[in-house]
Amino acid sequence: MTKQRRIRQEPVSLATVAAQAGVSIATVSRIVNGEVRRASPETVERVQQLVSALGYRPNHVGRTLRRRESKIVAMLSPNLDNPAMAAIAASVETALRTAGYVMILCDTHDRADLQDEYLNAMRSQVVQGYVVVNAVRSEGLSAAVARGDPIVFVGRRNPDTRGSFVGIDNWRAGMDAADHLWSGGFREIAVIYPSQGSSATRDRVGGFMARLEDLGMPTSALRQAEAPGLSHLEVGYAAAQNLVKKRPWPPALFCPSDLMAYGAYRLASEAHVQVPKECSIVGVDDNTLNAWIAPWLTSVRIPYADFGARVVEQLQVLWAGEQGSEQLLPHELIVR
Amino acid sequence: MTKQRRIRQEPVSLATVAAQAGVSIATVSRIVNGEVRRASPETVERVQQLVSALGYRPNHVGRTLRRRESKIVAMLSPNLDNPAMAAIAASVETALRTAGYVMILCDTHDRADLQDEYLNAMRSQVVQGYVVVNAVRSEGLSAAVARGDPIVFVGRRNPDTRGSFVGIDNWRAGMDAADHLWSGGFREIAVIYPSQGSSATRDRVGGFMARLEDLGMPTSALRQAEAPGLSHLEVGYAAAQNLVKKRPWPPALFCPSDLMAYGAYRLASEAHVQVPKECSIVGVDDNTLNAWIAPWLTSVRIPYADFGARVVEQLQVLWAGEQGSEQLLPHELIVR
DNA sequence: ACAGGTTAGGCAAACGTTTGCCAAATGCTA
DNA sequence: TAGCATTTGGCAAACGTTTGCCTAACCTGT
Repeated sequence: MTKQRRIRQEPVSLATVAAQAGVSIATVSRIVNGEVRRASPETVERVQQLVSALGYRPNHVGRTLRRRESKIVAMLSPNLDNPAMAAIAASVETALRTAGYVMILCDTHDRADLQDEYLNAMRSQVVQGYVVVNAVRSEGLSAAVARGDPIVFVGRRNPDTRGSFVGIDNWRAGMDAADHLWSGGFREIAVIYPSQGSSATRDRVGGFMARLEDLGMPTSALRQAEAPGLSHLEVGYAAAQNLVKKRPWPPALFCPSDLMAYGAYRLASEAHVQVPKECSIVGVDDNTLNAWIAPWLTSVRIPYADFGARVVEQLQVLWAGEQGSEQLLPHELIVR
Repeated sequence: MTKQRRIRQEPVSLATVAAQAGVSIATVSRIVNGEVRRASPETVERVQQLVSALGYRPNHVGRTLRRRESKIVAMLSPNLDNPAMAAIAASVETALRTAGYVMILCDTHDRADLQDEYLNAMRSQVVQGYVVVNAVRSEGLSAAVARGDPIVFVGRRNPDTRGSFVGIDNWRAGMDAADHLWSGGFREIAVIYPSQGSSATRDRVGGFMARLEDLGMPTSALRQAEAPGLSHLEVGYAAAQNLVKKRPWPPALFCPSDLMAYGAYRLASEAHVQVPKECSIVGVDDNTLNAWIAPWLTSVRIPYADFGARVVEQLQVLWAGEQGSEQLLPHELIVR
C-alpha cells in the first residue's frame, strides 16, 4: 500500500470560466443556462468555447443549494434480492434517467426502523421525491406524508391514507387465477400465504377465494395453509408443508407470489410430486426466469417494466402540486 | 386532479436553532458536530434541547458544498435484471449504509455511452467514489481513472490499467468446473460462451479448457460453441443450438454463467434431453434460486454477499490516498 | 437635443454549512 | 497588579450557483 500521487487538478467552476473569459460569473451562469439574450453574440460564443475547452460542468450541489431543488429521487425497496423488486428498481431507474433524474436506492429489508432511517437520511440529502416500494407502516412515513413530501407508493398502498400509487389490481389477479384453475376442471384447490401478509398478498388471496366461492366451489374443497417468515421462498416451502401435513397433495395450488411457488415446488420435488402433472401451480409475478427454468409455473404477469414510466408520471403530478392518483396496470395470466 | 394544499413548513436550519437559542450559527454548528468543548455546558444543553425539539437535521447539501465531500457513492451496473448484479447491488448497498454512505444506482445496460453519461452526471453530483460493476472500456472511464477518481472495479477489471478490484479468480473457477466434470468420469465435454465475452467469461472458459488439456483430454473431445447477443439467457440458448446442430447433445456442458446454463437448459427441455441425467450442466454464479427451482444445475458459487464489505474497504483505502488492491474472494463449487 | 427604450452585463445577496481567527471575560500565577 | 492562559463564543469568508436589481451605453423617433 504505497501512497498514490493524486493528480487532482482543481475543479473548474463558473468562476474559472468567468475569469478566463473576462466576464462576470453571472454572465457565464446565464449563458450556461441558455439565456443567450442577456449577452452579445460574441460573448456567448467566447464563453461557450471556454466551457467546452475547460470541460466545465455545473456543480449540482451548488445549484441544489441555491435552487432548493435537486435532481435526486430516493427509492426505498425491501430486499433487492427479490427479482420482482429488482425489476421495479431497474424500470424506475431507467424512467428517472430519461426524465433527467438520478436514483438513490435504499434497501429497507422490510423493516420499519430502516425505512425511517432512510427517510430521514434522504431528507437531509434534499431529495426531490420518494418512491416507496411495498411500504411498511412507520412513524417517519406518516410524518413524511403529513409534511406533504412527494411520495409515490408502489406495490403496496400507503398504509395510512390514499395517495399516488402504482401497481396492479391484486384482487382481480387472484380472481383470474381462480378462473383459470376452475375452468381447468379442478374442483379441489389449495392456497398458501404468509401469516403476516401485506395488503397485496391478502388481496390476491382474497380475490382468489371470493371468486372460487362465487363459482360455486364448496368451502371444504378449498384448502388453505399459511406460514410465518420473511422470505417468500421459505414461506412457500413451510406453508406447503403445513398444507400436506394431514392430507395428500392437492391437484392445484395458488401461490400469491412466484417465490412462494418456488418454495412449494421444492417441497413437491422432494416429495416426488410431479409438477404440473400431479399438481398445477399458479403464481403471481411471472419472473423473467420462469420462461427459461420454470415452465411448469402458470403465473399472473405483472408488467414491472411499465412501472417506471407511471411512477415518474406520478412524481411529476405531485411536483406540480396536484393530487396523485392510483395507477392500476393490466396484468395477464401466462400459461406455458 | 385538484390542487393540493401543501403544508410545507419552513425547513429548520442552523440559523433557526441559533436564533431560538440566542447564540450564533457557529456555536450551534460546533455543538451539532460534537465539539462540546467550545461552549459552556449550559449552552450545549440548551442547544441540544432545541435541536431535538425543532427536529433539526443537518442539510447535506450545504455541508457537501462547504466540506467538498459528500456521503454519496455511485454504483454503475449493467442490467440489474441479472440476479447476480442485483445481489451485488444489494450487498454493496448494505455495506455502504453501515459505513454511513448512500448509493446512487445507475444502470448502464452495458453500454459505453450510458456509462460515460452517468460518470459525468455523477461527477456533477460530487459523489465521493464509484463502484463500477463489469465496466466496459470508455472514454469517460479512462478520464476518471486518469483524474485519480476513487473507483472500485467489480467483476471485471479496469480495462486499461490495474487498480482496486473485487471479484473471484475466474480462471481457477473454470479449472474447478473442469476438475468436477473430469472426476465425474466425463470424457466428452462441451463449453459454450458469448462471442464478445467479457474478461470474466473469457477467463472462466480459458481456465476450463486449459485444465481439461492438462488432465489429458484430447482437443477433439472438447466441443465448443458460441453465440452473439446481449442477454446471457439468449446467448446460452443460441450457443447450445449451435452446439447440437451437427452432433448429438454432449453428456456434459460448462456454461460460464448460470444465465447461459438456463438458456441451454431451455433448449434441452425443448429437445427432450433430460438434465442432468443425459446432460450434466455446470454454471457459474449459483443464483439463490438454483436451490429452489434449478437443482439440476451444478454451479460455482460466487460469494456476492461478501462483495459489499470488500468494496467499501477498497473505497476507504482509496480515500486514504493509498493504492487499491485486488481482492479475490473464494468461490466454491456447489453440487446438489 | 432629449425622452424613452433596448442591450449588455455587473453587483451582491442568498441557499446551509464549516472553520480560522479574533475578542472578551475569567482564572491563575508570580 | 501585571502578565498570561483558558474558556466561551462571535465574525466572516468560503464552497458554487442563481437571480433581482442596477447601470452604463447605445439606439430611435420626434
